[in-house]
Amino acid sequence: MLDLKFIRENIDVVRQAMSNRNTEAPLDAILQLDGERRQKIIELEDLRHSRKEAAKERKTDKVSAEEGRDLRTMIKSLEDEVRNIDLQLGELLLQVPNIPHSSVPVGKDESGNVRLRSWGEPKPLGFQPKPHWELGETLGIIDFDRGVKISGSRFYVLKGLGARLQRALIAFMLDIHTKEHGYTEVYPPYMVKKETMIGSGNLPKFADNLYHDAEEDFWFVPTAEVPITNLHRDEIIPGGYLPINYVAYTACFRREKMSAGKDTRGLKRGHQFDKVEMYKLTTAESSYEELEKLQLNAEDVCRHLDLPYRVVSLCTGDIGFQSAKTYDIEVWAAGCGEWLEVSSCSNCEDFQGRRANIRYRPAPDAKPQFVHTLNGSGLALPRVMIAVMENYQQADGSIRVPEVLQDFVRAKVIR
RNA sequence: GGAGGGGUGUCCGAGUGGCCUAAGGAGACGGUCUUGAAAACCGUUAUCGCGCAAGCGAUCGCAGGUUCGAAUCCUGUCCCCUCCGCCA
Repeated sequence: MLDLKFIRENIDVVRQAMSNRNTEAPLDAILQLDGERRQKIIELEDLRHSRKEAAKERKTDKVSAEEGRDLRTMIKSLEDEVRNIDLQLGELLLQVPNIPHSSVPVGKDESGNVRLRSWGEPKPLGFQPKPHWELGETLGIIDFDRGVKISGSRFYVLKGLGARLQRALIAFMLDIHTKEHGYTEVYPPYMVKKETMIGSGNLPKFADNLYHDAEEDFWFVPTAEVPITNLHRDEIIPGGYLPINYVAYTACFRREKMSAGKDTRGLKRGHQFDKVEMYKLTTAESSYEELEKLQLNAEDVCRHLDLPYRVVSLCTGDIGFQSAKTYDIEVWAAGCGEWLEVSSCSNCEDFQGRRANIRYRPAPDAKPQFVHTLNGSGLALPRVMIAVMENYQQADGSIRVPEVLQDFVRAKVIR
């Protein structure tokens, strides 16, 4: 959420940002409601002041109860109006995306994204590589049919060394981020209250993509970013505690309504998938420095797994709603011949912090400021599974286990 | 699931309709005293909105309601605690 005051005072900047994002936002309606709101608040406070005075004088009988009652009626109707405006304003404000950072390339869609660097080379395997769904079924480590039997399309079952390989990847990622990159491991709930989804900005706008238990009003997290953002909701973090670095492994649940019929084959896009997520709360001054670190932390996982990848800076038309700047990591998957997005590292600046009301005190007596928040996958499991299986496959259909995982998997080859 | 108790400021804690402008204590910070420290004493110690400011207003878990007036009464809701039951 943007600062209403910022919109009011920098309307041209905001308009330009929306145009760069190739999107529209109800800015005129916001400005108008904002004006009305401030007018009414002044009136309202005036009336409340009168009520206070009247209540005091009531004891000495200088004011009749009827006068008080009139005041009350007026205050109530004004309060209703202001509440009504607040509600509308809040809803409109939620439709305004973050302002892209000045370093973000301007472009209207993904074709405007800019490749920054790449690491490793897609190596020819010397035989016709198979896609992971073939490898997985032949090796008996992925069971698509039974996944569909028990849960329907976009579900699968990992078995034997397939399940173990995923668990090894999770453990490996958590270890590297906690031991080498300085993150604190968090195990959050996978189901959260409505307020939590609102705090992270997923509700009300993105309800379409979420699973919901209507009876208990629990919402299933689409990413660990949701519970972690809310960890410090409504808190003021004392000076000196930032940056805070969290890493969490969770399952993620997404309805994928927007991608109906797309990527239905294999592990690429399921309703339930695992992810290791990194998250940072920082000061305003250091968030871009931290974004670079976060990005390198994600890349480090790919390097350890020896997966060729490229880094893309998303353009203004392609960055997410809450993000001011985003880097994607795409790894090469030899079997399906695709670059797969395995990580997305974003700086949301104070957009989420304002929404979730997370502040910090820059100095002991200073005014609280909104924290800057950053999130990045480190990494998304199914797509790493795809890349590992397809890039490490051998001519006979077996799969070598990446060196860093061999101890955990307790095998050098899956056959 | 049943029965009961409770949410007050950084923390503890008083407060059952009007000087609550929220007592008192702790901690923290500043000052006095001291060679220095401790003790003692004095002071400061929330957040938000509107405003250049003075100031005005809001907030006692949250949301409604009653009243001339609500931390205080009523309703709903969230959370916490105790006991019983059930349970991986």
